[in-house]
Amino acid sequence: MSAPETAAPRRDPERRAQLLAAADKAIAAHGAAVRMEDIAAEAGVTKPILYRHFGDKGGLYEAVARRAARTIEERLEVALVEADGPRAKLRTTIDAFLGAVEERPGTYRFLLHTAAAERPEVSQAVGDFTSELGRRLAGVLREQFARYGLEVRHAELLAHALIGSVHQVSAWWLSGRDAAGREIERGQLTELLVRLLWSGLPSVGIEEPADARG
Amino acid sequence: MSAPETAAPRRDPERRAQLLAAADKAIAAHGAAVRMEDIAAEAGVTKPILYRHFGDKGGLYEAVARRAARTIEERLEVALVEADGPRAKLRTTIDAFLGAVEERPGTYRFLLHTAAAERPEVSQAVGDFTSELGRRLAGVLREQFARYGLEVRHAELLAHALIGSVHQVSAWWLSGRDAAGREIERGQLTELLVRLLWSGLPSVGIEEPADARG
DNA sequence: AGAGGTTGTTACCGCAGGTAACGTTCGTGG
DNA sequence: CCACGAACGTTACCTGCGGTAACAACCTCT
Repeated sequence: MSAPETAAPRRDPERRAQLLAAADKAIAAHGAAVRMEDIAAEAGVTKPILYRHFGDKGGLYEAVARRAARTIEERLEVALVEADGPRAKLRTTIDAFLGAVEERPGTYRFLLHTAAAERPEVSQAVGDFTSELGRRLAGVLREQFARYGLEVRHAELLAHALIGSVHQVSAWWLSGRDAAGREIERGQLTELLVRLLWSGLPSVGIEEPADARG
Repeated sequence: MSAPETAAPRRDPERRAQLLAAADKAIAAHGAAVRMEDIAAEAGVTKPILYRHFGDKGGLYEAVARRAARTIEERLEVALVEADGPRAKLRTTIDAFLGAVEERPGTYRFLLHTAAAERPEVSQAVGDFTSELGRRLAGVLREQFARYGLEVRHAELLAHALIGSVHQVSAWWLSGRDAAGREIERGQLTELLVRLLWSGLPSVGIEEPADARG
């Protein structure tokens, strides 16, 4: 009981949370060009504090990524049980992700196409996040797979494919508008992605028969 | 005719090509940790040479990305005309990409999840590459779209979705093996991606009827 | 021969990541 | 009441790498 955690959080977790929030804010504000000093300034402290809590830059980014992942997971937690059937669950998952992106564009712009590559650890963190989402989707898929007597073997691959498409589309979405200058709204995005992924390319844009709703 | 190009390549293009080749080699060898000095050493020169030819680190990465993009485009140039019908063209495009990845894993590991984010310019370059592939795919899609009287409006979004899935799966593939430790071969990967993207999730893994081959 | 252009070098600058060493405040127990 | 440990915090510094200035050799063309 009284044995101290030798694991990660050797410091006050509440303080850590505050610092993380400041980091998130600074990242959203400065984008890819954030310096550790900017983040420290946003938190009202100096650099060594950050290093004590997060080890190094990669560690901080990793923490930010995990925080974002948690947010999405919490959304999913409640939404997934309500969704009825694999297609609805796919839709819910995609919408949860796009919702998070819409809510904190700065953070996700950073995570999706800046932080992921800058440091291996971050890539790892985002990868873990990706895999976590993937595992959930794989769970959804398994329902479907089992129905057709399919090996679960392909679930992992497919999960990556799904997530890749959602990530890329999100990044594109965050850049603001399509080639014609139109903005696209989230609902439409979700709808198109679900159709593509569930029914395949030829079906996209075709009005669906009544049995395919939801 | 004799008017000099005021555009990008103000230096000897042959030398530039040699330097690019060395950069590619050094990148494949050192991975994300490449320093400009490593690349210079690989080319047998010192840093300022690189800076004269490519401006800065981002410019070099951009050049490497464009070079890789060219390779894929050349593959596609010949392969696309032979492919008969949109599904076959989709397959060809995916296979061309995976083929390039298989041939130069180091380069693509770098481009897909390191360089893309490190610098905005690189992101731009990879984005251009992405968009270029996307435009091709959009062309493929348009065939199909036209057949169904669809707006071309969604082509761009879909192209990003397709490319995202292929990128992500490639990155996963480059990490070597699936969770069970099995290696997956390229042909199988292509097949699964095509099925997913053309026919949708429920169809994946199900033996297809005879009319769907190719 | 010498002017312009290209290839190359050495030696340096600046900035951001990361660290060492040193305070300060707070709670606990002799 | 004082001492001591454990947080939080700071200033001042080191280092590595991206990037540049300044200078040298060579080749070619007039």
